[in-house]
Amino acid sequence: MKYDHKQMEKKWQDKWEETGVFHASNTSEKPKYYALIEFPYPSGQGLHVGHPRSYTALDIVARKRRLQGYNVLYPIGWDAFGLPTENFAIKNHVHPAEVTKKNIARFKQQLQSLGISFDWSREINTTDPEYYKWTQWIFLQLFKHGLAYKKEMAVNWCTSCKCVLANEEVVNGVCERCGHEVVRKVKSQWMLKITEYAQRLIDDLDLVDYPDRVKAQQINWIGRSTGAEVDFKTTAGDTLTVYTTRPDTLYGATYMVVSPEHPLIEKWADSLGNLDEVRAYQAEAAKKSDFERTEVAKDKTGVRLNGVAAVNPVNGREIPIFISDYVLVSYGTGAIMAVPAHDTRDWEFAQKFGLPIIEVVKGGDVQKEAFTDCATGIMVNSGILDGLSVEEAKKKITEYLAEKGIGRPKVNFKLRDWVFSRQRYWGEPIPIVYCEKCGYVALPESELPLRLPQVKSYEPTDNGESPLAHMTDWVETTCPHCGGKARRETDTMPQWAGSSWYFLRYMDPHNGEAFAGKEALKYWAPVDWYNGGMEHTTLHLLYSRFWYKFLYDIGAVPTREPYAKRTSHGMILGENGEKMSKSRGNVVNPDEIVDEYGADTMRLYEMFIGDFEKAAPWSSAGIKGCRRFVERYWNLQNIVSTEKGVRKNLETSFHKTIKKVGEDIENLKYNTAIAAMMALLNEISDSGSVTKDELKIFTVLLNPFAPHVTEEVWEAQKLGGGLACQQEWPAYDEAKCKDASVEIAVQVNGKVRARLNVSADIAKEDAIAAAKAENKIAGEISDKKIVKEIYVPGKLVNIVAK
RNA sequence: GCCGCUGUGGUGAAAUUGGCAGACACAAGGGACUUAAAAUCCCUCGGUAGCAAUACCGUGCCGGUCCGAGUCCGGCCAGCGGCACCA
Repeated sequence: MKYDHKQMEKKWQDKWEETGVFHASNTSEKPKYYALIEFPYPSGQGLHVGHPRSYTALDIVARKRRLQGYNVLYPIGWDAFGLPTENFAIKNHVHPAEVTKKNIARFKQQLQSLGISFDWSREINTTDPEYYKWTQWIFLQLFKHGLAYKKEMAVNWCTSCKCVLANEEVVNGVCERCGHEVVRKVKSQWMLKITEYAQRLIDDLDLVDYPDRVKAQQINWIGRSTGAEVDFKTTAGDTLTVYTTRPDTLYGATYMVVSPEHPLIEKWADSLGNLDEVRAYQAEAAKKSDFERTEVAKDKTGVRLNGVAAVNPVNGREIPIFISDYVLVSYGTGAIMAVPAHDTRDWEFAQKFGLPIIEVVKGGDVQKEAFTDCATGIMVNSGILDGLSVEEAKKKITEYLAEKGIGRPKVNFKLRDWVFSRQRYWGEPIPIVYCEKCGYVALPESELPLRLPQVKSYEPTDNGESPLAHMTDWVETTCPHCGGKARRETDTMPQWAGSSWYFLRYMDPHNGEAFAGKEALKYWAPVDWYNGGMEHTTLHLLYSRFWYKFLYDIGAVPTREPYAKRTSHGMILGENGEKMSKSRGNVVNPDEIVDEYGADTMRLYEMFIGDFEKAAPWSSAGIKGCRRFVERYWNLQNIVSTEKGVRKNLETSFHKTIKKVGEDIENLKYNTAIAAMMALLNEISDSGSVTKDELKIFTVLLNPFAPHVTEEVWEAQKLGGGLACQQEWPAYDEAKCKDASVEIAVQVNGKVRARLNVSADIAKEDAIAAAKAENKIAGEISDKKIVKEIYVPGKLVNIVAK
């Protein structure tokens, strides 16, 4: 019998689908288990070898859970709205829906050829009106609860996509997707109030099992800081409020800075002696993109506002006010008190403009550089704060300001509200109309889904309007509230909308009454294990936690967090160690690998390639080792003996391997799980034969990793009833995981000098005695005095001698 | 600058609480089988010296703790990822 992957893999894939063994049940006595991978964007390039790394890993978990008696939900779908499809459609004059359909068909065929145990009966597609009906429904709930609002504001505009981007989508000043320049543009946009959930998005990380690096990155992104707001009176007779994390340094404030966009500047305009200069600076700042602003970050610029000054509330000193673009309008109050002695940026600015630097925390040389250490300094030149530590001073001044009514404790976040409008065609229409009389009005839920109309051109427009704006028939409608003339919103939702709740739809994918039934939600939520890419940490993962928390608040979902456990896979790199890409010419096509080596080999190799959480380069040589392993397993069939049970000399190895493989799967250590199975297989092969019972255990153990070949062997060798994937995960006996005798190392002064075979439960005294009896050891210690003797059970003896 | 991570053979990598560094593979070299090649099987495979037994060195660098450090502590260096004028 020769191993022929082509014939057998297709056969079992068909069989699984036919029998529906991987279909989850919503009414089961078994405990539930919900395993989830990030559903793919069906791109025109087809599946990438990176996709199966994640899918196989959780497939192994899903298959193991089924063997352990769980009712497993392991679903799949398509995150199909988005720009690449739309751009392809424009270029080739086809409808995006057609492109999507074709791409999905290809992806589906590719995924099925890998033997992933997805429940295809629950397949979903975010561009299906029956799906996006509920995306729109959730948006309406957000709107009704005041969490979706329209706002005129400066937004990130991608010059190539001709579309607005969320802050999370701008990377180093360029568009995350296309790499083109992002500029500021003032537009009226739909926004989602994710900031309202900032604190809970941090706090509730305590409830979930995520890698620390994921938690850290989210916390970092949300950027919580604590400090105080302080009111400064101005000579113009109004109040300038600033935010600071260092209220303790208030006595050291020698000037103020407001951002070029600060509203008070308009109020002061008439009294400014150098208004022209100020106007010129504002215009300059407005022209710059964020990227340009940060590019010249080192060199501080600014203009003093002549004719207005602020008064330091604690010492009554009059101090000048500047405008500078190093102060951002979008953070805090858009204004700061500058303490050059204790803030690096203020120090640089003060140097450049020749402003006084007053030391208020002792510990550094503030004429040389800003002293920013909060841990060691002692307050000086600070009136009521003198002699206190920074921490004590913070507390005291905050209380003082509150008493006088000129300041208050304040928490700020870097997180901005989510810019939710996109001026493109291929997205969910926003179900809102604008009525002159009633303002923005929600579409009645009965009118959902609001379908995307057929348009002649999907071309994005240069004036920043969505292609939908040209669809006069569609745009002009009546107000659901007053019945008068109204216009539909023509922007669409971002790509992240559909993926923010898709895992809920899997629980009850065909429900026509709700996004998912209450019973289904109660049974399946939360997702037990969610694996995905690090690149989604501050995008999809954060967005979907936000939506889920909102749904929890309105009683629509039963738990506080959507994902109980999150893990992240490393990237598969090209053979040359670089990121795989068409332009680098190092892309590996999974179809070719499956064709040449088979899905089982491909799966094993992707799991064996290295640490699951780290990036790993593809190796076309390395995959051969996994193919050999599959063949060596296959060839066990040639040496099946009539003996019963597990042979005595292999018993320990079997128990150890069962234990190790089981534990390694739970800990994402697929590489060592496979190594352990390889070692056991080598041991069996070396013995010259295999018993049916041994083959049976090995087959079930290997089944989650290599599902096709194990089914074939299960059937051919008649190892039992049913399919291999329906058996019971093998059990091990802790007591039988230990070898009867072990080789221990004998050290003298920490250096290995001999090895010794001893019984595993040998007593300390006996082990040491045996060690000393060794010729080599005896010679070495004969003329020395023994200081200490150490015995580590099963490991080593160390004799310390002088 | 801040946060997080990583550094081990020719290569991918292993190594419970500190306890025999390099498991499992790949590549390479040698051998068997073959008319030959492929495939398969067997042997060698961190470095230096040696015919060998063996000895010494070896987990980015320097130092420390300890009977014993890849692992713990302190200080560096290099690389990766995220954030970045966030007051």
